[in-house]
Amino acid sequence: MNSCSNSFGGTKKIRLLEDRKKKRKQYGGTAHGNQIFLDGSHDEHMPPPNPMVGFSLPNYRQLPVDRKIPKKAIGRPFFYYENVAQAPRGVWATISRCLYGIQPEYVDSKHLCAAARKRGYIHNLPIENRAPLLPLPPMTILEAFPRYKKWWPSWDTRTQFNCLRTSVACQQLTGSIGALARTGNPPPRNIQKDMIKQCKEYNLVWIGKNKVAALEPEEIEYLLGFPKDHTRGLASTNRHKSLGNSFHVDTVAYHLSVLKGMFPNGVNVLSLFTGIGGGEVALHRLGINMRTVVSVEIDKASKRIFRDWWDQTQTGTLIEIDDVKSLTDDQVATYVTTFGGFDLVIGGSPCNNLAGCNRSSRHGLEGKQSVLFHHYVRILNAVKSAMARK
DNA sequence: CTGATGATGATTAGTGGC
DNA sequence: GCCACTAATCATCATCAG
Repeated sequence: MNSCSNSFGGTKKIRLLEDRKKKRKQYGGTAHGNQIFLDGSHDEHMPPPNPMVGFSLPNYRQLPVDRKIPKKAIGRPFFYYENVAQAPRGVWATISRCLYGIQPEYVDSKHLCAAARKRGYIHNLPIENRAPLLPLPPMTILEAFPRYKKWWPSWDTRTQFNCLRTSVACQQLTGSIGALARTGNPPPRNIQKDMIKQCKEYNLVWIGKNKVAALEPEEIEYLLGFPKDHTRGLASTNRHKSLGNSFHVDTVAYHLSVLKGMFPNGVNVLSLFTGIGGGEVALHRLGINMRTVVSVEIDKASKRIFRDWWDQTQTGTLIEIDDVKSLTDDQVATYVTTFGGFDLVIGGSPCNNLAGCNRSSRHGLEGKQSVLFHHYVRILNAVKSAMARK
C-alpha cells in the first residue's frame, strides 16, 4: 500500500513556482486542449484539459486520443475510478501512478447536463463507440426547470448551475438576496453583481418575485440523472449530502456504455464507496443486467437508499459490506471464485480532503477520509491477482 | 440523539495588462 | 514573465431546538 507515496504537503509556495515553470515544458496540448503526457514521468502535476471534455462527448466528433494502457491493465476486470478534478497539486499524479499510470479522463458534466461537475476518471474501458443515455438531458437551467422562467430576471445571465454540492444555502442568505432584489427594478449594477455572485455559489433559483431559494433534493436528483424520489425518506440535509457526494449518472453511463456490447449476459460488479448507487443506476439505465453486485458502503442512510432502489429494480444478487478496510484480500478471492470473477470494479473514493470547498481539513490524499483511496487500489489488485490465478 | 442552521478561507486555474 | 484580479469548489464545525 505504500508503493505510491504522496507529494502533497511541505513547502508549498516554493514548489508552486517551480511547478509553474515545469508545467509548460512537460505538457503539450492538442488543438482541442487535451493535455498529452510527454515524458512518461508521473511525478509532476497533471493539468486537466481546457475545455474539460474528456476523450469524447456525445454528438461531438471524437478527436484522436493518444491513450496508452499498460498490458497488465488491459481487459477484464474493467475498472472505473472517480474523484474531483481540482484536487491539490500532485494528487492526480499519485492516483494515476497507483492505477497503472493510466491518464485521467477529465470531464466537466456541464457538457452533458445543466450543472457543472468537474471530475477526473481513471479507467481501462475502451473509448470507441460510446453511446449516451437517451433522451439527452436539458443543457440549461430554464430547459430543466421551465417554471422559473416567470421570475428569472434578465440581468441574471446564468444558463447553467455550478457544482451541486453537499450543503445548502442558509435562509439568511436567500432572505438578504431577496432584500437586495427590492432595491430597484432592476437593482443597481453593483448590487446585481453581488447577488449573482451569491446565486452562483449556492446555485439559487428565482422561485417568485424578488425571491430566491436553493434547489430541492428532487431537483438535484433530476439534474444528476437519478430517478425521482431516489433519496426520498432521508432528512433533507442528508439528501443534499448524499446527492452532492454522488456521480453524475449520464456522464458515468456514457463511459460505461461500451460494456453493453461486451457483456450481453450481464455483469458482476464490485462497487466500492457505493453511496446512493450512481454507478449502478447508470448501468441499469444503460440496460446492462447486474447479475451480482458486491457493494461496499459505510454510511447507513446511503445503504438504505441503495438497497431500496435495488429491491425495486433488480433481480440479481446484492451483497453488502460495511467498510473497505474490512474487506480482505482473501474475501475478495472467495468472491472471485464464487461468481467467476468481476467484470467491473467501480468507485469514487472520498473527496473530503481534496475538495476546494473544505475549509478545515483539505489535507490531500493522505487525509482522514481520502486516504481510503489506497483501499480501492488494494482491492482492485486483489481482484486482479485472484482472477489471474484462475 | 437527530436534524437544521449559519459561519468558517484557501487553493487552484484562467485572464489580461504591462 | 510578472502581477493583480476573477472565479469555482463531491465541505466541516459548533450550536441550537426538539
